[in-house]
Amino acid sequence: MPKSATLHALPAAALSDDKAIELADMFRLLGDPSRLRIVIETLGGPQSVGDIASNLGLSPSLVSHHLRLLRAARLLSPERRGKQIFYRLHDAHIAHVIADMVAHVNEPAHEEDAEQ
Amino acid sequence: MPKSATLHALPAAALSDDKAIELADMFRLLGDPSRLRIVIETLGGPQSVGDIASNLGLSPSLVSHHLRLLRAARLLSPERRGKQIFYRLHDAHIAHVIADMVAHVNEPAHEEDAEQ
DNA sequence: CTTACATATGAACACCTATTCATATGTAAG
DNA sequence: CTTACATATGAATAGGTGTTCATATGTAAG
Repeated sequence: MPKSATLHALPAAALSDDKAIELADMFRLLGDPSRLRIVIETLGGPQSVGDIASNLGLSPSLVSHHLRLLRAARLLSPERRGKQIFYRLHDAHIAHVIADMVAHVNEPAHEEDAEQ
Repeated sequence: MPKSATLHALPAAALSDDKAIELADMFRLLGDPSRLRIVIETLGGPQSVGDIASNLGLSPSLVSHHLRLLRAARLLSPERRGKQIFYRLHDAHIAHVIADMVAHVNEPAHEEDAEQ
């Protein structure tokens, strides 16, 4: 099982229901603007909870709630430094996922059917 | 602006709020198991609404509802063939996104902190 | 024009979730 | 031990959403 993510990693057929749910859970976590911005904040390197909160204009409480979900899903991992706790990307896959989606969003949009 | 999606496509800093919301919308669409399975179904090639519904064990009505959202977000695009309508991936970015996330989910999970 | 099939649409409802507020835990310093 | 700061947790609530059912639109054939 290669670690590199290519198209060949997909069976072409459907995934099992369990895998689909597990996958969907990951996407759902990135599907919230606040959480997505938190993850994007960590792309440049580890960030403390307080820094994330002030940089994004969110309450520390809200950031902490979101971080708990991102931690449980192994999207971010915590690292203690004195009183503060820094969060960083758990692995590089997430960065790739986001980069691909950014590329998709930045596409010219062939003016087929917009959002009704 | 290169079309290839690399890590360098990201400004390292935060994205604008609008972009973040637009991005999150995409992820949110893939965050539902039914919708994700629909998208995955189209990875092997164009699929008719009826085929998707029967293959996934979903009602045609539900599939159609989901397809409307996937269409509006330009994740899938429709193509009429007689009475049926086939849906296919709008571009390859989505396939990459899914492949990357599959790779992430298939990672060994370094047993740090599980889901509480 | 009918009939039959494929897909789409609209309303209604049950469920989930993001956010806020108050409070608790943990950590370092005086 | 107290104080101050950083982060986490729990409950409550408002808003969003996936699903179902009924119905409509569109398309091809008889």
